[in-house]
Amino acid sequence: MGATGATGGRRVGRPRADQRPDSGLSPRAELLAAAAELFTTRGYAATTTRAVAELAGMRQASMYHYVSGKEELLADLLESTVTPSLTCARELLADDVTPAGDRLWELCRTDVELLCGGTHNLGGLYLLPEVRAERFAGFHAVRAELKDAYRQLLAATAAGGALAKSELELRTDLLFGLIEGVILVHRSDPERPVSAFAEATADAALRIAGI
Amino acid sequence: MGATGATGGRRVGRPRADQRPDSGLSPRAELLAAAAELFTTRGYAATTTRAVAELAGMRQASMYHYVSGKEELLADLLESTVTPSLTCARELLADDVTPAGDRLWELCRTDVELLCGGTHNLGGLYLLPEVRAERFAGFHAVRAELKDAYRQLLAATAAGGALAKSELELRTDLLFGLIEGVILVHRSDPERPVSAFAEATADAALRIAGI
DNA sequence: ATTATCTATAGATCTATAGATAATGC
DNA sequence: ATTATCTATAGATCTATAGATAATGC
Repeated sequence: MGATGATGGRRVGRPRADQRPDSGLSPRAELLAAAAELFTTRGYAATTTRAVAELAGMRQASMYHYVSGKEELLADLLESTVTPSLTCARELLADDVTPAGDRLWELCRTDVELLCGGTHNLGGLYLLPEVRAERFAGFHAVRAELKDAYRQLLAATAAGGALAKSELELRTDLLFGLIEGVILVHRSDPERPVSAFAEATADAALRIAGI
Repeated sequence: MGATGATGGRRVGRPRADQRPDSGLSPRAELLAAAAELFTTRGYAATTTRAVAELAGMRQASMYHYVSGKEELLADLLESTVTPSLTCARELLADDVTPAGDRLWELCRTDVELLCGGTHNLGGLYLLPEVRAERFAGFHAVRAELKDAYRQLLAATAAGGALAKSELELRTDLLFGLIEGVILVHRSDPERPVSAFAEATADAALRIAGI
């Protein structure tokens, strides 16, 4: 227990005006969850600090006790969305027994699962126009590393090894584009079962790769 | 000349406060161009009516002489972006001499050219979260028709004809996802020459289709 | 005493309307 | 007279801070 407030015991500080059953999350996590829902559905700029705070169960001003504003929430969410994919990519790059094609397939499948899984369409955050801002350089760096892992795995396959450098770049872009494109597919039909879709996308990715 | 004000002749009405060389566009077209640039770079919600109007060369209030507000501008832009693709799709569906695979390839290529061509990344409008609103049902209808054209062309190929209905839907989604995904690829590298990229994407699309 | 929350609000927007003005057209 | 624009602004936000309050902890 402690900082997370996991147990229902009375907490220090003035009680919230809007009493609700304990979510089990820390206030910051409640804010992040609320921001995730609102940013993905309504967009970042259209979401007010009031909307985030009240969905999280507190008043607008109380939010500032935990975060400096909306930007910080988006930055946090973005990084937390790519990080698991990158972890997976690093493990697959380190694996030197499984054939490269199989590892690439697995990276694609996992990435699609992560982009489309979860309660909210977190992958949808990638699509927000605000994300291009300098402020989110951290996210872009992590994402670039992920894309490079795709490139390396592709280059390690027989088909990829035969490509000229510029051809390899183009294939990588198409491959990465297909994977990120699933965010759009998922958005237009969120009910589709994710596992089968992730496998089908990984199959398609290898066909693009020329394997 | 006339409504477009194409010639530089003096026009009726109070002169604009900010004098500029004649753009050759009608005021409404100037507003649409300004909105396209701002919506695609900063996002819809983050763009103010003032920003649109001043980029178009007029004062904020003058905009209301031509449009009812931002929504109308976005609705117009969205429809004008899909319409050319749909025109192309209809022509290809009507063509009963060219093999279906070739027509599908051509649809993919043209669509990518249209999504990535043009001055601003107009395809980027598809990514705006606001676009899902009921207000833009017209756009969604046109886009659904376009997707259906992909499905029909795919079904008409030898590979597509062999697929069960649910398999065909899945392939169509992946195909359409790849094409719309190029918006993301284009956004992350807008300098890439479009023609070669469009052909490479069309090749990749046929590989996904299983042709 | 410490803490988490609250209420209240100043200052900065942003939208959309009202009414004035500076051109051309007749 | 008609038109396209302008200036001015009311009303509605929205953000971020200041200061009050209601809990627990010691």
